[in-house]
Amino acid sequence: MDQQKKVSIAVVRRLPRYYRYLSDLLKMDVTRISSKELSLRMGTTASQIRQDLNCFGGFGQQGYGYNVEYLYNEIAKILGVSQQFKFIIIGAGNMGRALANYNNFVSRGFQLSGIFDVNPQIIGTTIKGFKVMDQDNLETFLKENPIDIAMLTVPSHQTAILAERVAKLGVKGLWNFSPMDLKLEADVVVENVHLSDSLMVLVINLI
Amino acid sequence: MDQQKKVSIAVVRRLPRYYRYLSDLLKMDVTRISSKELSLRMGTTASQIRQDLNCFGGFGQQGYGYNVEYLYNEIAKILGVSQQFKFIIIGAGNMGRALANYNNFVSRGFQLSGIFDVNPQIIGTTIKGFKVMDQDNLETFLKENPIDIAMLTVPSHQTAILAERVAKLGVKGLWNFSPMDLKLEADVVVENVHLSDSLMVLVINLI
DNA sequence: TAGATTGTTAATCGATTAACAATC
DNA sequence: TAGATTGTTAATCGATTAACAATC
Repeated sequence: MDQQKKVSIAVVRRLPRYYRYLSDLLKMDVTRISSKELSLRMGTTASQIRQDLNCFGGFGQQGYGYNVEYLYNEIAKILGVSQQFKFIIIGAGNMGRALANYNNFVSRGFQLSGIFDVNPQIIGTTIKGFKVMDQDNLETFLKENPIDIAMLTVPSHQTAILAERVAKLGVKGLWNFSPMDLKLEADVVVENVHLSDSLMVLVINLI
Repeated sequence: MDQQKKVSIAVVRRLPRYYRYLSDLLKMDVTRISSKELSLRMGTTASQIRQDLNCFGGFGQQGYGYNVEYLYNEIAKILGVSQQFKFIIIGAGNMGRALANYNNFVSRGFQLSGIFDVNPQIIGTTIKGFKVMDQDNLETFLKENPIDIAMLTVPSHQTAILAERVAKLGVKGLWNFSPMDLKLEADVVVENVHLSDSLMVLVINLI
C-alpha cells in the first residue's frame, strides 16, 4: 500500500514468481504459509521473502505467517492483474501468431484489440478472429482506439521506427521481441524478450 | 582463455548484449572501439565493460582500445557460437512452431533434429520439413540420436515429467517456455523464458 | 616521447542475509 | 502465557564504479 522506498528492479522481477508459487499453494488448498516454509519451496531465504514483501506492505502476521489467499490477492493488485489492458500485436509472423493464440493473456485482463503486418499476403487474413490490418493504418487505428501495450514481433530493422510511431500515438508499454535495445522517451515502458540472448546463456552454461 | 575466477551470472547475462553491439559495429565497419565509446552506446560504464571482459581475458590494448572484429570473435567463442548444437522441440503448438521457424537459430549453429507432440491431430503433420513425432517415441529417438538441447513448449502440467524423461536420455540443456520452475540433477542446464512473468513486469512498471 | 586507454586494485554502493525485538 | 514468526534494523556479501599504474 505505502510504496515509499523505491523498490529495486530485482525485487520487482521476483514478484511474478511469488505470485506463481502462491497460486500453486492456493490450488493445493494451503491456507497459511511462513516465510521459512515458502523459502524452502522456492529455494530462497526466508529473509529475502520478508524483505521483498515488506517493500509493498506488511502482509503477514507475527506468530502465524502469511495467509495464502490474502497474500496472493495483494500481489495480484501490485502486479495489476485484474486490471484491464488493451494491446495490439504488430508483426503477424510466427511469434505474433503464437502470442495472439496465447490464451493465458486473455484470462488475465489482457484484451487483444488488433493485429498488424506489412506483408500483403498476410494482411486481411484472420488470426484469432482478428483481420490482420495494414501497418499503414496504425495511426488511424490508434487515434480511434487507445491502446496500452504494443507487442512488437517484427524484424529488427523495423522495430525502432515502429516503437517511435506507436509511442507517439499514446501507447505506454512496449513488449519487444526483437534482438535490439529500444531508446524511447522516459514515460514509455519497454520490456524485452531477447530469445537469442536467452539461448546463448543456455549454451554458455552448457559448455 | 583463463577462466580462473568464477564469472557471476550477471556478467554472463550481459555477454550476448556485448555480442549484439559488436555485431552492429562490425556491420558499420568500425574497426576499433574504446570501452568509453562502447559504454556511451550501450548506456553502461566503461569500467563495467572492462571488468566484464577481463573475466575472460585481456582482449584490449592500452592506448588503442579493442579491435572490434577480434573482440567479436572472442566473445563468439565464449558464447559457443559456431559450435554445433542439436536440438529438438517438444510441443508443436504455436510457440513450438514459432521456434521451429525461427531461422536465426539455424544460422547460428543450432540444428533442429525433431519435433514432438502428444496430439494425434498434430502428429504426422509437417513443420519446417519435419514430420511431428509422437511424444511416446522420445526414448527410441533420443537413444538413436543424441541431442544437446530440448526446447519445451508444452503445457505446464507436462513440463516437469518431460524434463525428467529427456534428462535421463542425455539431453544436457533445457529451454523451458512453461511458467514453472524445473528442478533437475545438477548437470542439466535449464534456461527459462517466462513470458507471463515478463509481461507482468511490464505491467507493474506501467501502473 | 606524449597521449590514450587498458587491466587491475581499491572504494563505494546496493542487495542479500542474519539477528532480534515486537507481537500475534 | 509460551511459541512462533513477523517486520525491521544491522552485518555481510557481492557487484558496480572509481582510480591509477602499466603500457601500447
